[in-house]
Amino acid sequence: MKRQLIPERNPGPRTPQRLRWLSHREWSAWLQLLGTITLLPAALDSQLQREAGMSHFEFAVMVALSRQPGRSLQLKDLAVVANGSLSRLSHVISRLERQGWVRRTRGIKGRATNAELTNKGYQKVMAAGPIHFQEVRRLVFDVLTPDEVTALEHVSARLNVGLLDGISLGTLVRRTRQRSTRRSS
Amino acid sequence: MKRQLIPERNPGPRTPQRLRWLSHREWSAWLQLLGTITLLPAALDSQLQREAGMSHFEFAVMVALSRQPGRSLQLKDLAVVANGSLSRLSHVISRLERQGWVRRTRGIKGRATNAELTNKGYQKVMAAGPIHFQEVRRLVFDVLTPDEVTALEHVSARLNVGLLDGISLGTLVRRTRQRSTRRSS
DNA sequence: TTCGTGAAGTTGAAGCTTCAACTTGCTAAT
DNA sequence: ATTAGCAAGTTGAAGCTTCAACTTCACGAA
Repeated sequence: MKRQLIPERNPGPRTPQRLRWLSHREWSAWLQLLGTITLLPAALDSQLQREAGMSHFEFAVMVALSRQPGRSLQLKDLAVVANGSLSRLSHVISRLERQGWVRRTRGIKGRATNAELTNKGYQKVMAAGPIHFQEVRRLVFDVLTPDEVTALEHVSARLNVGLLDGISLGTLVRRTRQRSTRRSS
Repeated sequence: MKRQLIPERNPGPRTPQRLRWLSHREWSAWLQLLGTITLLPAALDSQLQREAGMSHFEFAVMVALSRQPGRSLQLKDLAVVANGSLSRLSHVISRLERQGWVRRTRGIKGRATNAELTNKGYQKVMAAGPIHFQEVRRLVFDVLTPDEVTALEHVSARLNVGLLDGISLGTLVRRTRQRSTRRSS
């Protein structure tokens, strides 16, 4: 996780020695991937916001809870399942509590808090689910052949390994980095 | 391009008549994809923020400009290239202007405004590029075989078609929907 | 010409996420 | 038993995005 080697190289089209931009093939793949990871979340969010009045992250959190025995899960674990930071989750749970969809309960172990889906929340997810997943199908599964779905799952899974270990439990759950300077030039 | 054969399987409780959740296969693919579209953007953003003091979107905008003849492009078009709404872009350009990385110039046609990358901005992108793309390689291209990269590009491209036409130029550039109610229960 | 309409941008407010600091409650050494 | 250190959460501030309203400008019809 160290990266101090920031070569003194310049712009131009010429490729530096050690660090380069992307090759032609990589670049075009990158553009497509970028499109997907930008547009898809936006589409999901906006659809859920319109149809169900909640963000996709909120929805994901509630779905995760709904599938849990007791419809409840400790925040720490919920954060991992939902791919979000603990802080983000805490804020979101507060909002969901305000809506009466989720309730916080004290866990037995240590400082543990768990979130529990209320009945109202359960009904909400169950109502939103089909509508949302119809959209998911329209945007993703209807567009791909079964083979492509398989390929997608495979590739995503591989990417996730790296994404999770380079970051997970370090960034997802605890994110104390050196200060990001936000300076110009 | 049709796929209505969605196995009669249901996760949750009873499944309604017409609208369903996802099948088993779809569900697992969906979880993976969700992981990727959530974690990857987060990783990119946080890396660029730390190393270069800018968001990934800002970076993408500047890269897009840097590849344009005259290093300038009309906002409307820039929005499409960067996969963002015009409003978002406008705000971002303002920030970039504040940093002295971009300059707004009046276009000839109509109400057109274009963004032009300054020298300072150009240097900034050129310095950040290699660092950033090294990370991209680490997270994406090093993890995949050439075949997987090809598959990824292919699948992303297909998804993007639907994402763009269901939304593009309607949502990206102009986003006037019916009011989102944000109501509970 | 004048009016109407639509495309391109801008803007302020509201909402969500990130960041960093702070609180609590374990638990393992001393 | 004390205490240092860590894991789990919470919180307020700052930053970014979305939303909707508003401003301009161009163009075509009356």
